Amino acid sequence: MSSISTRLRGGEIVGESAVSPVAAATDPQVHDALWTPPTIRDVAAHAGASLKTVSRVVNGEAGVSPAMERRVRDAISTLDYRPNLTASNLRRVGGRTRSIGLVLSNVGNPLDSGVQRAIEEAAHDRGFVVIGSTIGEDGRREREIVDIFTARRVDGLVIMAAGDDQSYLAEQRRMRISMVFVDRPPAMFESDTVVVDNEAGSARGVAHLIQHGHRRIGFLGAVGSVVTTEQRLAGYLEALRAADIKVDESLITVGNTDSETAHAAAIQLMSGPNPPTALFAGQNLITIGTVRALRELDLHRRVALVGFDDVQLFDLLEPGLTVLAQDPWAIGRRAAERLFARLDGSTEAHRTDVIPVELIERGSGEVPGPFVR
Amino acid sequence: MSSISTRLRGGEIVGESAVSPVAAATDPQVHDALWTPPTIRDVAAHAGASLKTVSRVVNGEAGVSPAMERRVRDAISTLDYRPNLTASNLRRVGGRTRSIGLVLSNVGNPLDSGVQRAIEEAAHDRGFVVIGSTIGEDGRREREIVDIFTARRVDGLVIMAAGDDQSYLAEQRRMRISMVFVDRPPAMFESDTVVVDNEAGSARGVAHLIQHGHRRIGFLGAVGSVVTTEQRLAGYLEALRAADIKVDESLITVGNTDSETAHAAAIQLMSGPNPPTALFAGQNLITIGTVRALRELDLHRRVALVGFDDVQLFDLLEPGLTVLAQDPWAIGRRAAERLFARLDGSTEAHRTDVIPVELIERGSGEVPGPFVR
DNA sequence: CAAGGTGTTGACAACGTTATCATTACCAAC
DNA sequence: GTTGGTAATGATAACGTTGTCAACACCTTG
Repeated sequence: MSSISTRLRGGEIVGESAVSPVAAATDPQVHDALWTPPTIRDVAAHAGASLKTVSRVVNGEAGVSPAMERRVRDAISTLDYRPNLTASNLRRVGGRTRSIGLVLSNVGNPLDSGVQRAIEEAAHDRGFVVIGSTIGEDGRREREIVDIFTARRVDGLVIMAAGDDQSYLAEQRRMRISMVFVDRPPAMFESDTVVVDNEAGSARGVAHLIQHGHRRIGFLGAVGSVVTTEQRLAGYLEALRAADIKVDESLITVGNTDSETAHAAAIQLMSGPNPPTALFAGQNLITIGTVRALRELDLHRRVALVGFDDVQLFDLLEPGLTVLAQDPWAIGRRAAERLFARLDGSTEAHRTDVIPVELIERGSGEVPGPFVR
Repeated sequence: MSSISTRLRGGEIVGESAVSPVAAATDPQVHDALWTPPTIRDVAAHAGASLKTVSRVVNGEAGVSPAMERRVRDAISTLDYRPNLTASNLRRVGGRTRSIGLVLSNVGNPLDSGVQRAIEEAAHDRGFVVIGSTIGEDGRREREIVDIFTARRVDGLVIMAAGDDQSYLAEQRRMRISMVFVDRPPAMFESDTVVVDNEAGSARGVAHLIQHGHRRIGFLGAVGSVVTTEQRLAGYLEALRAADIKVDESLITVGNTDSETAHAAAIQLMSGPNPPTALFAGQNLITIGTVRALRELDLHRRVALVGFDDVQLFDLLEPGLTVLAQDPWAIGRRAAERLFARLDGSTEAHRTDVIPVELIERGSGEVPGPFVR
């Protein structure tokens, strides 16, 4: 390996210093231990108006005289009144909370955080709030989180499903909770879904390797239970079939949960008697593990590599990584669009939106193979 | 530049295919347009118990006979009853919502998403929910989001501050909303804070460069209004002073908002009449832009570089990047700890926790300079 | 058998807001 | 001066839950 990697200082967390006096000393208001925020009732009393009139002003409803409106607004600002959304949501028609639940696999993954940002932005524009949670690849946790969000009466759900059966969501449907699936379609259940074209994308990437003279191509897949893994494997097989290449099962690994597992799998793959001349990695973490392995074996300039998913810095590696890039932002935006359409009452048929992936050539996928024309 | 970068297909989003019939056809329940979720009242009626008794069972309170409890639980499961947390929060003492608001600069940044995961996990363990939002470096947006979260009556706030004055939070304090600042301390306001040792860390990194024979060291800082930028600059200056090196203002750039700006700044810095032999980059995006620039100028093996923040793949670049690594997970965990201590009623003095940064040597920071011993 | 527990259960008000509908004031039209 | 219409305002009942407190049944104890 070419890079030095020494850790100089232990990772222990130290250094904790008291810095300021307690709040009470700083903020004179804090001493009144009984203080509670003003309610709409206080505002009404202060403005000499009725509850309803204040409510009208707060919600911008018509039918309040300018004079009265001014009095109410004055009272609101002198009292620092803030409407309590918890209470108003309870009363409002249908118990709408103007919140949506976001169930992601792992916010640390750029795909997930891209989706999150897009959803958050759309939500913000509509006065919605996003409550989020990361579930890993744990189906039980998925249900648990959805249950929690349901108890909080979210209006909508955006779900990157982990489990292999989403039929439990029938109940949420009954409760009129709208939902959209992202990245992976639901199983045993129908719903709006936004995915990328995994199969065609992979096929494209593998065909690219074939075109550059490779016939022995290894496949490194992520967790097998996830649909995207299956689809990407299907794309791989399809490309081989299209080129009349016999499938060699020994070149296929699935079930790599993280970059370490992928690293080990890649090393093993390359250490066989008749190793592949090119590799296809089915997900960003897998790609990273594979790159590490090829580096260690000093094969990174001789074995071709195409990966699914783009990641910051892939272009700065040497050689640059050829990838099938998804657009997380586009996925998230589209999901938000669908979700809000449903929230606005759309009753169209369920729809699956397919966001295209893009092949970006940067060098690693163009390393020539033995059958180069 | 050594990497090929061709974009093969346009980024247009296509491929939208209707796939399934409308919900009504799939789910027989959907037709009853008046359906509403069962309430505690329905459960009570079904079980022949009072509201209060059901409430007791749901909340695990004592004083319900086993027989009655079974009847209630049966009713709950046959009716698929789910307590409405919106309503129960309203009634509960102090109007606690068991939710915390998370105000981040940018979830796309690994630092932020690490913090988010740590907070989410701690919150989940306590039965809390996290509502999040990204605010960039916009102080107005910070206030807006905090206002929204306040209206929703979050119990606590975790804030990565963007503005230069957090005194407005006095009101949230009055409302007994607990808060913790992460990454950057608040201004004009005192509160619990979790930061890293920016100044000492930077000084350490710059000293490292000096130790390797450099005396002309460029500084590339992020947005100037953010405290961390100042502190990291201070650390840079301190290290120079300690080594008796005169400060050359022309080597200092601050106000780089993203990697593109940093890229331009680095190019300019290196194109002067007497360019630096080493660079210090004050944040991960800045580091990335700087690496790009050095690559273009083919100086990446001759000019030393140390960056603040570690990022996935920095170790796989050539040379590997020497960085000052923060531990986002540790920051988030500590912040959660402090926040929940406050929520549990702690009235200790405000505290600033300093999480150490770690210098990781990987090659780029060890490129020898002209004054190497 | 009265007194005093203890363990269960329920009636009712409240949380802070909005929906519904009634009331009032005012003005124009006849 | 009555009628009718409109605009402004308010009284009251919800929303679905939990807190308070009272009531009841059943023991135990003397």
